[in-house]
Amino acid sequence: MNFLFTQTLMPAKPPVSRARDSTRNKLLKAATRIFSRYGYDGGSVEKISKSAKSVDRMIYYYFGSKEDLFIEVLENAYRRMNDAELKLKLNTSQPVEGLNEVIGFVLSYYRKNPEFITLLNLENLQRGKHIVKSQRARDYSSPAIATVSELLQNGIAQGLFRADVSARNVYMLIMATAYFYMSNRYTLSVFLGENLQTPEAIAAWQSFISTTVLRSVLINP
Amino acid sequence: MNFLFTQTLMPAKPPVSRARDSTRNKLLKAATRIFSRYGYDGGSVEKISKSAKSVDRMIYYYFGSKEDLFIEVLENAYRRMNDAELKLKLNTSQPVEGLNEVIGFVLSYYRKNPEFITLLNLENLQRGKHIVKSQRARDYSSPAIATVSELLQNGIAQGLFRADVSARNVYMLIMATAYFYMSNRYTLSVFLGENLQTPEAIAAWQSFISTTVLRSVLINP
DNA sequence: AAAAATATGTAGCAATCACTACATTTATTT
DNA sequence: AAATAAATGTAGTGATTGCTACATATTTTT
Repeated sequence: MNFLFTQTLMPAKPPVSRARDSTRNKLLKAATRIFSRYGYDGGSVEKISKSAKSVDRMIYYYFGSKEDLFIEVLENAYRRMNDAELKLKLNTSQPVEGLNEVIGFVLSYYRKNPEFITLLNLENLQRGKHIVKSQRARDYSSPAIATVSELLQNGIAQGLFRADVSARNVYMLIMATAYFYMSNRYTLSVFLGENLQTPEAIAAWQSFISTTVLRSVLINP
Repeated sequence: MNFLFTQTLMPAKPPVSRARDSTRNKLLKAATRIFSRYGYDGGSVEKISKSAKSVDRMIYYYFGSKEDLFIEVLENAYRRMNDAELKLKLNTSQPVEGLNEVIGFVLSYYRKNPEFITLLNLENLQRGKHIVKSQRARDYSSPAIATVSELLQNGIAQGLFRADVSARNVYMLIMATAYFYMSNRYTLSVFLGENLQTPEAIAAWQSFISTTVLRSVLINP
């Protein structure tokens, strides 16, 4: 085989461990899908392997056990959220606009990655059984809190924001309002008697979050 | 056996249909406990019947199927929350204190009834499969929203509150902040690197919610 | 007290579960 | 090209699942 040709022109012909990554990744994605749809016990190994167009055997080959696969699904979800927060680079010199961008980011992340919410709920159902043993999860520090902190400091420096507001609390407020809205979308819509998932309803909720957060930090709201 | 002794001194010997209610209720309570701890698929019929000190057979005798039992557990949880909200009678002429009492009520209800949160999460995991078919659930209208509405109106009449704040949004804000804090207590504590379930931490969060809600409604916070 | 209705107990069914022994194919190294 | 290693396929295992047939006990009505 021609070395140069292989390296420069051919995109395919997965060198070395590409096959491994491919099957493994297919299984991991399928497991994320199935667990977040059916729960841990409801998400059978067979459902996962079929959804990945593979066979049960491969789950044990690559992950060892169903529980180890679940743990990897969780860690993967944490890491992706952490990465997304890290990529959230915004102009912190405009604190009001910045806070609105953070709100938009969190709400849209939850909306585009509903499996993240479901997986967190599953782990909390199991009383944090896996996360307490995970060193890596402990290292994910919600980088967005640092961003909010910068925004608050700049807001204070500009004489706009109160000096006594905690960045952690503000970020938790944003997470809570966005998370609750998405996580409970089915039951909430029935209890309130209206569809909360229309683009208009979501926009209205985002606007309310924005107003609430700003009134909690602005000196003159 | 001595009739008089039995009737006057012994507390037990449930007469008539007390037995039915007793076994049925024992199973319903056990099912609530087990489902909220292990999820729907993880909560096996055997786990439930053993936890109720009964046998599998009785679940089918009283409820027909595992799914019908689960539905009854859900409806029961909705009804209890609704009843608790209905009992929330407070002096609406003091709107600031009133809002704080609503916040205290919601937070303490979630803290004392963690299975309510878990069951809602399970139903949302199943995409509201059961609640959409439940006529009774549709009738539970979150009576607390009416209470918040009264508080807001009185606050406006007293010149304290803004006139353009939605009671539904304020109540959702309270639910969201309380729900998120309790539902995600295991994962949050790890990510934030601190125990959020100490009485101090809970009190601090309640205080933050209070500040946030008041700043969102007060004209001069 | 007999009859009827209600409630409980026992044993087991077929289906599904997570998982594995073993063989075979495909890719990489020598 | 042979040897070695990595990856996949097949066919099962014993255990657990939701559920039921059938018998027995208890309570209520007649």
